[in-house]
Amino acid sequence: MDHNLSSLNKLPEDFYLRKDVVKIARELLGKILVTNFDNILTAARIVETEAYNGAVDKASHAFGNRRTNRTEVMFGEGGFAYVYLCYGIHHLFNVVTNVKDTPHAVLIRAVEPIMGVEDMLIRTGKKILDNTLTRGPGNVSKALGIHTRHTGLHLLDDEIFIADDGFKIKPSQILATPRIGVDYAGADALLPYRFIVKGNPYVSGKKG
DNA sequence: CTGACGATTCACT
DNA sequence: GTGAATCGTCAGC
Repeated sequence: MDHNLSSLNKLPEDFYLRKDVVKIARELLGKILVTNFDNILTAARIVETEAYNGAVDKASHAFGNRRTNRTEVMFGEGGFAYVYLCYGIHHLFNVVTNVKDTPHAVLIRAVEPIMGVEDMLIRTGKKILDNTLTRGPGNVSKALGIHTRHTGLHLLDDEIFIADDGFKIKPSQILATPRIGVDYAGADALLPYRFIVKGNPYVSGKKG
């Protein structure tokens, strides 16, 4: 498969402005997440996502329309990056969706490296490519060089964007499961808002 | 200003 | 399976 830059078509703004965040999370499987910081280009195919359904979702940082400096970007228009620090160590990358004042987001939990593997190895301090390089949301950000300072970047700019190279995941290869690490969310923790590519070795946690 | 804690990961046992 | 790492964020004083 051809992986040069010219084959990468950014997802249009319309993609992010739609109202169904669960559907968007499913559709992001198979798309390519690209980062281009300091002339280092890395790209990877998305294989695991989670939808966070804003004000009515107890697992969301924006539950009850809670606005803080951190969550403010989620209250803006879809198509921006929401990056936040977890456990003091891990930078988690999310895509903001829906229109202004509806704080939806999709967490990217796992990707499969396509371009810039050497740079990902340097960033993560790993010696060889294996499934752990970009498995789990903390590792995704580490390998792609994403930091909390990148929160608020627009996904149609050239530093972080998501592209479609025409690759299609068959519906039969997609599995919906409950989300990871949100037990505190009560009944909302059981919602099938996590999407994975069946059998992909980069998928984190339970494979279904 | 202070203290508690988290959409996790890794190195252990 | 368990615990430590580690710091920005937020509520409360």
